[in-house]
Amino acid sequence: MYGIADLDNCYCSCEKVFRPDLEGKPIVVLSNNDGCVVARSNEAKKMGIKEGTPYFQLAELFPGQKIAVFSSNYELYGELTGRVVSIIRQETPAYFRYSIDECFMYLPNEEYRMKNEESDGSWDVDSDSSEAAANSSFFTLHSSFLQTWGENLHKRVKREVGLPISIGLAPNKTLAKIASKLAKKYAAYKHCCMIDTDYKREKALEWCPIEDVWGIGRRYAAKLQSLGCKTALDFAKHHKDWVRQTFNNINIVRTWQELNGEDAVPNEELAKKKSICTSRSFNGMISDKDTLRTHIANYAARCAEKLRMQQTVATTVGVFVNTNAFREDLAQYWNFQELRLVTPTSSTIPIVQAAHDVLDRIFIQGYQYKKAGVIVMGISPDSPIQQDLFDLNAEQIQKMRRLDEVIDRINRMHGSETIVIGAQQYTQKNGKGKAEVFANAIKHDFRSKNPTTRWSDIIKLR
DNA sequence: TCTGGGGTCCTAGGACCC
DNA sequence: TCTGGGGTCCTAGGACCC
Repeated sequence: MYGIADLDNCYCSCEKVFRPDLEGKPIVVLSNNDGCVVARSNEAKKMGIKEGTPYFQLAELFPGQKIAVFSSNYELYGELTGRVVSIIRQETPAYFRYSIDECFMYLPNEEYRMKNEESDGSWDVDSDSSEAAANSSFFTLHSSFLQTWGENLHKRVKREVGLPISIGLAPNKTLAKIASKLAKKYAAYKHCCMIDTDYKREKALEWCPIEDVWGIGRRYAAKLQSLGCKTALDFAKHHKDWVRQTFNNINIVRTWQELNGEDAVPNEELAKKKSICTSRSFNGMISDKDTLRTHIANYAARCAEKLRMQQTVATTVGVFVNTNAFREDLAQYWNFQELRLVTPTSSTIPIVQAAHDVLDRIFIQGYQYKKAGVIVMGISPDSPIQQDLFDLNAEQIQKMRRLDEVIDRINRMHGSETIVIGAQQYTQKNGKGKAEVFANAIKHDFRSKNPTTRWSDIIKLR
């Protein structure tokens, strides 16, 4: 049996933890640069605010309506969701954090009884259930026990962290996702919905619109609808060969298999990232190369930090730059190039240097740049011996590693970019100090405080 | 004035090799 | 008319996820 725990309206719920006065009110959270709406509370959804709405249109579209607006505050969301994961770790034998707001759980050996029950829809209790519950190990779990377990997990997370989660339980991940949607939608499930019989599976699929199935995106949904599949059940009823021939794609065949009860989508919990990207759109535009170099250095440094966090090294560093595609009146340019490193590394200094070399190749004076980013690729596990005889000697490598460790530790404690690589991560040439360069880069006018991670933001009670 | 930031995987087709 | 066959690697493009 698989489970998924999904945070309801994650970013909005995090903002509410320290703002209980906003309970029951419409809330939206904006993307970086306060660009567009990326998260909505239930009340904001009911008002008709769509995901992706540009912030500047909100006032026009919803005149005179009170909406609480927040800039995204990933420091806060990361910390609070981390607390949820640490509870899940205590409650399940195995789990896999799938995204900031979703966590898959493995509940081994729960047998999926494909009972072809008739329409009584009994969310059944078998005769041996109390015994199984008494044994109480996850290896003898029974579904009635699992239902209670899920409801209790919701309660515990709500009580200890203050965030609402919905739980879906099913024989595979695709069905678990559908179950969690049901749990979210209908209060009668008490935040935990389980699909453990064929009857319940069909009922759930009949309820689920095809475009809401995990793995069916906009394109596939449009195609399926045009072929007469309105619900997940319509699709599941087709023959496997039809799916193969219509789409010629293994992923959608796997989705079809899962809708029919098989466990077909591979688990990837052990996978480390194969590429890592750090990119940003700017607040305004940048035409000056020194300023762009500053940002590229920061993104490269951030990529190096992410590599070290997962104990990997990269062989290739890529950089892209973009002008603003929305400004049809301005000259457009975009380019991406990459550079292979002599020695795979996760050290900040060589990665920043490589990124700057690439920038030198692709930067053209005269354009107004809106977005830029650094991607590191060719990622492999970090092992003690990575040296190339023609590159750096062992002593230099050791020194750089110690330097990286110190930088990571300080930036973790005091916020990233506390320590940066001087002349490269920011520059004096343009007359701007570090703080100014960063402050101008990204807009976040409605950022909440960080009472869980910063002493200066701690809440005072009077 | 103002439009996010990450990721993964699959397939087709071309280059190249023997 | 007609041009070997098989394998690997790489890239571009197109899907998908949150």
